[in-house]
Amino acid sequence: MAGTKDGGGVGGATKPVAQRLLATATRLFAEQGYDRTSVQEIVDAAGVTKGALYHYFGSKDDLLHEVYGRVLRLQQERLDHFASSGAPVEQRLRDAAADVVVTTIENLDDATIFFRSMHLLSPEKDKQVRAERRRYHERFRALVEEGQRTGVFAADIPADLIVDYHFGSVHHLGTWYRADGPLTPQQVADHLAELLLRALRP
Amino acid sequence: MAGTKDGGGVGGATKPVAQRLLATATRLFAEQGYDRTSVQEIVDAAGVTKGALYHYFGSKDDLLHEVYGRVLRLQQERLDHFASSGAPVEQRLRDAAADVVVTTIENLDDATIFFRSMHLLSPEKDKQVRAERRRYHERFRALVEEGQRTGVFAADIPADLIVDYHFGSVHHLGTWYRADGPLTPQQVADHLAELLLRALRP
Amino acid sequence: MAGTKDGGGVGGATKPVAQRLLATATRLFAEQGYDRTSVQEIVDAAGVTKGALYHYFGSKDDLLHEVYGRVLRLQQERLDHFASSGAPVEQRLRDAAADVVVTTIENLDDATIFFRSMHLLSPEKDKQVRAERRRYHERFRALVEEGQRTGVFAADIPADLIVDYHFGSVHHLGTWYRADGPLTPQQVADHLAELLLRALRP
Amino acid sequence: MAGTKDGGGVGGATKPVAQRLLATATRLFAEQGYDRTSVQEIVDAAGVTKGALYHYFGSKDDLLHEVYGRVLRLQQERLDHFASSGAPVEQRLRDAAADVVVTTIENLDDATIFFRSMHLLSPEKDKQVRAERRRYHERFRALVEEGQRTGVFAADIPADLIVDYHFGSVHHLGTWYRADGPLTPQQVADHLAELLLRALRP
DNA sequence: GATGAATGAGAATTCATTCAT
DNA sequence: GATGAATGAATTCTCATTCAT
Repeated sequence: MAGTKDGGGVGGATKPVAQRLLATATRLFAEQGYDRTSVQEIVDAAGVTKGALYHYFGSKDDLLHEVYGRVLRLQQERLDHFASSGAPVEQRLRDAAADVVVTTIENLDDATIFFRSMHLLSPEKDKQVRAERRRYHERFRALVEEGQRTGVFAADIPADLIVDYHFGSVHHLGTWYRADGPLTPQQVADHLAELLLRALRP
Repeated sequence: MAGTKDGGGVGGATKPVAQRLLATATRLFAEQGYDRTSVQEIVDAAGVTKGALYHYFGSKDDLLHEVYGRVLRLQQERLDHFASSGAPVEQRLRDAAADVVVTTIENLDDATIFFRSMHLLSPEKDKQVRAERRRYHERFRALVEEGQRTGVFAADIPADLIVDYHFGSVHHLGTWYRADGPLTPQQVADHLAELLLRALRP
Repeated sequence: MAGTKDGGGVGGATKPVAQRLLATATRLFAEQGYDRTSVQEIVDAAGVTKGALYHYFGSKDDLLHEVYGRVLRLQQERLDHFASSGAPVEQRLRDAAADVVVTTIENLDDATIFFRSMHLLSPEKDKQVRAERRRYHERFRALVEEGQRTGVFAADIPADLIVDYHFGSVHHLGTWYRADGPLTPQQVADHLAELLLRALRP
Repeated sequence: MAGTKDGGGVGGATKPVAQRLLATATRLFAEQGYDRTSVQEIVDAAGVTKGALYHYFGSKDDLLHEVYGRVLRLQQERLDHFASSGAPVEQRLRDAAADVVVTTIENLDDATIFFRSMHLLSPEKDKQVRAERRRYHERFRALVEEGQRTGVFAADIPADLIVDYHFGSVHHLGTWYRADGPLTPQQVADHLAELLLRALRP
């Protein structure tokens, strides 16, 4: 009764109302924080009524969960794509590392919410999100380990730590990146990937 | 009338009540998030009444601000210390970079709150905190720039970005570091400082 | 978001709940004073919950503002009516002066609140109410001035003062008038209008 | 235990602290209203601590009661003085009517509180204040009745009503009189007394 | 599908007063 | 005399959610 009802899976043919609600909620959550954003604000900003929101989403928490789902699906897809190209491991890691930066900047609201509000999910949903994040982390770590095993990367630092090292910088983007700043998303991505690769030079 | 009243400046001889309240609030904010922690919970856990809390702190927001003040004062002091030692710049940067990691882990509650809740400060206090963070950032950046100018560090990546790169990993510690994990704070610090220094090798 | 939401404009087809709340609040404000009347008391007496009150009124202050709006609209309408009749100016002034007395007595709760609680309105609403009162005052003064210009009234006392003189006695009604006293509202009105007219005899 | 302890009778040799507290409270009550003025504000503005206030006054209500006592004593004294002069009754009424206007303007804070806050007194003190007001009213009415009996004043309007008529205008002074306006207190007083006397012409 | 009035539990904050020192 | 820390009850207001229409 309180679970996601429809909410609009990424590629679904759902009513634009659900998508508008989710987009509005995402913006407001990023701007004000989840707890500071009332359901009334969301529906007012989306131009619908509360009944409509509760028609599409089982609860406010569901909206947050949708944001997580969207981010996780997107990043996992992209990581899978880059990690399974036939390129040398340095290239695959560089591509994946840079891509997550670009994608994060391009969805900075999602990312801001992602890193700031995970502790606000209901325990059940939190568990689910953690599991998906772990899967993502492990795929990324596998790339690092492959390079370490094959001698392409320095092997004296735990691969887990290296993954968190890079994701720290991704996590942090929402804190400092501004679209009107001096660097394009791609430039930031190239720099950060370069720093990662240099840090891994044997 | 509504500002911080006393709250316990660092070295004061203030009553234990204010300190107990702040310690309790810090723990609860880190565990549950600021907005999810009620004033009632704080005073119950601290064993006092709401009146006592409001005797010492002008508002719930003040408690949060105190946490920020404590973190900022501590980190700035430590950075100033390491940055002004007479050692070569590589050493100074390594020391400062490792120290902030250790200090962050040792005050992980503070740090968790710091990175997660800055957007919840009142605009006025947010402004003040941002100003202090900027000062910290600039001092750290000066170290990087010094090394770049003197040819000790690679100069093809903006110093600002490098600072954010490192602080991303610090920021991220609260997300993954566990006291019962395989690495001591010092080991994490050494690894992260090593990664930074390697990334900066010319 | 915090302004008056509906509250029951004069001639609307609004739900009885809002009207019941306003009537209850008016009574309690007159009996106990605005600050001494809690929102809880109002909703208990009206048989609804706080949520309902805040559904219709943005704040407790809004309720007070509604009382002011109601009084001002009523008195302005009546003054406009009497002042623009074709009668001689003595008659018009006498009619208007007597009518405001009768109307005030018939809405003595409103009037009590009006004169006692204006300083409790929020600055913004206070400003608005003052503007409307000034308009009312000026219309009344115009009657006095017309009589003074045409020699019907004594002209050696400022018209403004005369208006305040009469409204002082209206203002004061709440302090002494009792429905079970010896005089009917109309008798009081006739006496007070007579006193005013006598005072104005040239 | 909660009664007035000392508070400073008018001409006493009490500590200046009590007088400063009362003066400060009077100003704040007039500016903000009794209920909106906190004990903390009063002591802050008076430069003392709460302990001091509760040393001199049994309660916040006592402060209000003191204001009433001061006003009532003063006005009763002055009325007694003017009413018992040997002058003709028209002169005695005119003098008394003008004097209460001047005295009220000169103590406008007291008067503002007087008329606005009587309903906030504790029942016991309210009763006492009402008794003193009645005494005052009756003395004033006696003047009017004397004139009516002796044919100096019109007798077709109840004397009680005439007293309330005049006191309405006094009551109202706090609403409109401004020290920087065009009329001096004495001018206002002369005008209002003149209006009263004219209204009473047979 | 959609509305919006109404709920009820809980939020932060205020404040007159007391009392150990 | 005077302090100011502490109390505890009350205050205004918020909000996710439900449900009759």
